[in-house]
Amino acid sequence: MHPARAPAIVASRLLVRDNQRITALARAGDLAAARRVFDAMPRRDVVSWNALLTALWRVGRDLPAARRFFDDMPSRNVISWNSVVAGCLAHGDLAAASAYFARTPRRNVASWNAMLAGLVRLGCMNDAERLFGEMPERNVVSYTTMVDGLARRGEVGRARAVFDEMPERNLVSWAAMISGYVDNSMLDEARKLFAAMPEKNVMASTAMITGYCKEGDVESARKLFDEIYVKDVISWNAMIAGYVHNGYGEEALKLHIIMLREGTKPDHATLIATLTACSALALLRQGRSTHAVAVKTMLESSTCFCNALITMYSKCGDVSESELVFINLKSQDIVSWNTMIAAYAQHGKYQKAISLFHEMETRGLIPNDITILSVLSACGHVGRVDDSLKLFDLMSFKYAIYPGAEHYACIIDILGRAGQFEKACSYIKDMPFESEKNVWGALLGASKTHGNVQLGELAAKMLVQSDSGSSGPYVMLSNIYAAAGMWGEVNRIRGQMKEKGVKKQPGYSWTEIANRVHMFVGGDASHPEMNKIISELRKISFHMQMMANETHTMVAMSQESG
DNA sequence: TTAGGGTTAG
Repeated sequence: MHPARAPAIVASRLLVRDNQRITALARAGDLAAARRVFDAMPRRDVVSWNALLTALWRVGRDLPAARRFFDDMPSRNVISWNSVVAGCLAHGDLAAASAYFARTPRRNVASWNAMLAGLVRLGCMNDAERLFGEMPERNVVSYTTMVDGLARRGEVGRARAVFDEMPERNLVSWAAMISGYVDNSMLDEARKLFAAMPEKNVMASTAMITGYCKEGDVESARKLFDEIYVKDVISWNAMIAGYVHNGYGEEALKLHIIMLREGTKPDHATLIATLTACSALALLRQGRSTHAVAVKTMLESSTCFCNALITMYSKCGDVSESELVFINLKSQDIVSWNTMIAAYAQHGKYQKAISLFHEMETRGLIPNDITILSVLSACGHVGRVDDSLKLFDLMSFKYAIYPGAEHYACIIDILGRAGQFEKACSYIKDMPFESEKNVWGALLGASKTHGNVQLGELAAKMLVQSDSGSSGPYVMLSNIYAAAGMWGEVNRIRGQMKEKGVKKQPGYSWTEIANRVHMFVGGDASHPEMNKIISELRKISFHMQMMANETHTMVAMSQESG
């Protein structure tokens, strides 16, 4: 090699190295360091400029700065144009993106795909479909984007048509289609496609795990999970969350421990899922330690995490701690408000729930269906029947929220608890949709509380029709008969259960005292201190009954007076 | 340039 060329080679190697450093630093989220490398470079090429351009909108989330940077670029290639288009789309600025796209000098398939993906993400499927039709050239990415977009919009059949007409497919295309089926609750189709996949990958498997869990089939989900050769944090999270959502909190926490042992670092979704497990199991200590981990990892600023935290403290009995988290939350979203209202509701703090609801309104936040449910539940917890009916009748006029099955179930529950069966039935009759499981469940519960055999029979019958495999309605009805002394009927129900193969899982509960877990199973009296426990429980229920009577009297008086 | 997981009621 000619010695005079050596410095040029060194300089170009340095350039490449610095460009790589900018990209690496940006990927690690350190925009300032990337900027420093860029500023210190003796010579830059279009790759350097492109690297920082992308970092500005992606890491710095600063679209105006990225656009100024783009305007100042000494030279641009198609990647620069594609990047600024993607930046505008990521920030929801469709007009600016379209303008840059129109000005892009020599568009390649990636320019079209960037625009297509942006339109899909912004939910502009009509525009996306038009663009897809206009594309001079399509590749596997273009088709996959359309499959994903159509499926997300619920048009699974059309998504499948695009998937079938693809000239070639990759693992992403298969995963997108499977996930589309899962999101639209078409598990059979998802299963078939997954089986037909020439080669399975972690993403398709994770989508299937989610699908199985959505159907309540955690066993199949776990089987598939165990078969994943290289698991990543998302697949762990899917399985952990799947356990939590199906009521297997302990399994979720066990799996979390295995995950840590196997060396996978948990992320914010893992912590949220474990926190939800702590809420369900009322494990305050473990919830607190998850909180501590989050403080260390700076997760405390995540609204999503704090919402889960509010629930955890509330469900573990410490509503004042919930309050603290809510107050210190930097940006509260609708879920935060709903969660806090629900926390007050759960703890019988009706006034606080209502004033938070009003504060939300004065701040200009628009309540949603769950806000209304939480407020209804606040009414229900303290027996404010009239207030709940007022809100129920008003919600569609005042908030344009039309009562769904859950709202009906809630109101039936409130009326049922108050023993107002006639009114409850009239609400059921007015329901604009088919009879709902939750609604009959609420009625059945109330029938048991008030010993209403006739309505109990009706509700149980409706429930058995919708889900014949569940023991709940049988047991409940049998208890209603037993309370009424109708032993013949009790035996008849038992016979029916045997005939249909319906078995009751014994109920159980546990509590943690001084690092020891005490477990109680229905019908089992083997705990060494059972007699003491029973006498204490009798005392507590006596006090509860007294307090309930007092509360009812007070509510009745306050409602009479205005 | 395309795919998978996370928060609120009952």
